[in-house]
Amino acid sequence: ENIFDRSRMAPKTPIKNEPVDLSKQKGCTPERNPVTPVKLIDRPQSDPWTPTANLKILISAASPDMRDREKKKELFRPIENSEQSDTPDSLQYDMVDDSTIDEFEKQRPSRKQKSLGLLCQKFLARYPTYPLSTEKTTISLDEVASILGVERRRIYDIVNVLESLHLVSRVAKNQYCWHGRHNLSQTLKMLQEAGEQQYGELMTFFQHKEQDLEYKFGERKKETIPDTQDRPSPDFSEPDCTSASANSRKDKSLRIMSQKFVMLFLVSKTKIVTLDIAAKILIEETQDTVDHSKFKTKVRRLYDIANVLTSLGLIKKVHVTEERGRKPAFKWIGPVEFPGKTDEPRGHSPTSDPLPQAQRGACAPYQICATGNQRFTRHASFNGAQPCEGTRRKVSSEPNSPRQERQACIVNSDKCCSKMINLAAVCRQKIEEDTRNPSVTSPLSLLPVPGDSDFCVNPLPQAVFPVVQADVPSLSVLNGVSSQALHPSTPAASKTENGKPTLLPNQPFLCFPSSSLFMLCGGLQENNLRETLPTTGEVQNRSAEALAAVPPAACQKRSSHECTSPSAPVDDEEPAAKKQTMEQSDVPLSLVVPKKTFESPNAGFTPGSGCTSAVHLEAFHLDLTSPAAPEAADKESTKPLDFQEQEKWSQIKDPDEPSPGKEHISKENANQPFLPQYLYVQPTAGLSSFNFLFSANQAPGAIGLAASQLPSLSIPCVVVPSAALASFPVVCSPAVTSPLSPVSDGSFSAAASMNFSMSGLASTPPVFIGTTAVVTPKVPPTPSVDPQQPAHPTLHLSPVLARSCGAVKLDSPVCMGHPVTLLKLQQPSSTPLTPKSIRPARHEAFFKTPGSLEDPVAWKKNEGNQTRNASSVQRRLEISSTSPD
DNA sequence: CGATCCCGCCACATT
DNA sequence: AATGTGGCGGGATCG
Repeated sequence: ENIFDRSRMAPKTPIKNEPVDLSKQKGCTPERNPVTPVKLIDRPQSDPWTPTANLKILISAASPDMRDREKKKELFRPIENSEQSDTPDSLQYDMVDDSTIDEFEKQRPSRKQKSLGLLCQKFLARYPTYPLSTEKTTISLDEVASILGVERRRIYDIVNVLESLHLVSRVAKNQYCWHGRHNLSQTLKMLQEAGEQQYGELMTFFQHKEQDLEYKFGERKKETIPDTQDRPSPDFSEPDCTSASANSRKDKSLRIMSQKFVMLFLVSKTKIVTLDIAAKILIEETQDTVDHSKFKTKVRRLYDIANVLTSLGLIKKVHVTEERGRKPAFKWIGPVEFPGKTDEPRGHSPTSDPLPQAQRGACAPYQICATGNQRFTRHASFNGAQPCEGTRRKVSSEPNSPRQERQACIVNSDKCCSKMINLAAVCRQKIEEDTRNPSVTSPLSLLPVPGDSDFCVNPLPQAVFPVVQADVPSLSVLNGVSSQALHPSTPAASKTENGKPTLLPNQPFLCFPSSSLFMLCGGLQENNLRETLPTTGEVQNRSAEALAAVPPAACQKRSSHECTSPSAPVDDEEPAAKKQTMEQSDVPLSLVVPKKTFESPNAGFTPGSGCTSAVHLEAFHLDLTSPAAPEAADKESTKPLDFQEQEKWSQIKDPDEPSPGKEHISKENANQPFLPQYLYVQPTAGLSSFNFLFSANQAPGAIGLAASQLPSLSIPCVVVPSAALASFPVVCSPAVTSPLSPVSDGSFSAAASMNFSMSGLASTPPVFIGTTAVVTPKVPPTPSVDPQQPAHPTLHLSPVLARSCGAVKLDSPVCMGHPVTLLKLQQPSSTPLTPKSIRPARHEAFFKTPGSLEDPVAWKKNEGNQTRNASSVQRRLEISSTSPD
């Protein structure tokens, strides 16, 4: 060991340490009296007493590390000093002796030398990376602390992180067992799996990887998610987890945070996670207001964790440049592939799922991570067998201590709610930020159209999402069929007469409060649609299904029993959603992947487990409903959904409101020629972030934006992402010149312009949800749509869509209704919505980068520079602008 | 000046 | 009550 230590130690810079001591003396004791702090003394002394004390002493003498120790107050002791003198590094000593303060100070160890990362390296150096199975290495915290010359507190920081990765396990008070990295791979694998469930979607969003998105979306999620944070704590309400009672400190524990942090990396395609995003995601509790202080604290903790992980060689610090500037981030440099390879990108079949069902059900899948298990060896913890057990302390003591319970609870809660919460929180934050800081542009935030302002985002807190309206065509796409005017009036949608959809001239965007749900009906003409798209009832249906986005709330509901979320109430109200959700629950962000959407609906549902992973899917589900299908409604009705939004609906709907039935329209309905007209926006709940809008058929008159002149704005589908989703942009209809006056309800403001920039994440290309099945086309260049342009001749389709579609070939039947299609527009033109931009700016504005909320002007300026910061998005924009739209 | 993050108070848990 | 843990955030340093 000595050797070992030495080697490790050697690297350190001993010199500085010494000085430190001196300095301290100086500062502390003018007189130099060796004041021996009580505590301090103890330790040092203790060392000697320990069996290995002598050894340690020797080592210390030899190695610089010891010096470090000395730094501590403890060090002051004369003895140590003597030791130091012994050490080769004497140079400084001399200096010290001389007593030049200055020198001392200079020498005084810099902060870096005392860094947690360095300390961790020293710590790790003491133990074999891959200990022989036979040998059991126990770690005494006190001993290590004294040896390394740090307070025990610091050791806890290190050990907690190591424990989260199962490199060590707590055996008893003050005693840990060193396992080394033998199990690291498995642990990481587990974390990856858990991470996929918990954060897959999120990360996807954040990272903007399109592929990822699809990929991830494709995965099914098992459960629904509860929701959200809206209500702050209700989440714990679940009986199962009596969490409420207990989650106390542990929830926040560094251990759990560490696991989650690692999960983010493992789930991330880029393997790069920025601190701020990680912090936001990890701040589960917070919902709406992620207060700054909390965020700061979280970041601090992440630094602590990151330092340890860095020492382990698992991550390294990097910087990512985003629109807003350079942000600190960490890149995973550890193993990525794990033998067992659990993660499948796409369809995770339930069976494949690593976690045993049992666990899920009971404790939830995430437990692992969650938590408390760390004390056990990783195996144990991960195995379903004992999912919840073991809290650390408990090990020795009773199994049922409250703590354990807590953890379990926590875990569940995590599963259930965390995702949603996180997303929501993140989104909200972003939004808030954006809103607050004009300068900052948040991708998500939308700008309200002048007229619309009401509806629009104004309220920061709520995330408002801009909605893009699709042109009629787009609608058609979605709907696939012409719609009859089922519900003619969808507030938002404007409809045109059957004949032609008129574009709304100005419609800009629609902004919805994140929380609300909306349905829009657009009147699309069948003709148009059909023309445009091949219509197939089936297609539609499919699409509808696919689309069926289940609002988070809905999801929650299902699982609600488990995870009760505030949003829960939703069930009642909307049958449709529910139903769909039920059916399609699987579909994750449905948008993306068609594949499974339908199939395994249930998977998520298991009541018990419901909460777990479902989140993503549900969150994103979109429902299509066609007004026409009452039947469906009925069915749906059986399952009432309550939406908070209902209210909104009512408001919104009023004009024409599609009856719920319409909304509900399910696939079946889809068959009908009509398209659902509604938009579903879901908001709130945990996910608050995602909102979807679909337009279904709309009766021409129904929605008409009468007020606005926008004739037909149908909104095909709109997806509104919540913050999380921010990345997805939505579709847009052609630009409308005139801003719409708010639509009747106001729920929509019907802004004319369609674009909106959803891109939450800058990089991510906007997604379109289109009718097409999965289309992820990248349309190259579509010129962005001009929001402002007066009517686009293109009326029906928003340019974007059209193009995109075209590119994609939306035409194909697939496009029509099918499953949800998300189109990611890469270059799309989604325009950012800043209000201003909308108006004036034409091309320029087009897509704003997320950050671009700033005022348009700034934006423009940027354009010039685009290259500079230019997030990809911006660039795209430019390109698009050039394009002939 | 923002990014880092050391340091140690002090609340809570365990013994 | 003593001791072990570890959340937390002030504020020092670094870059």
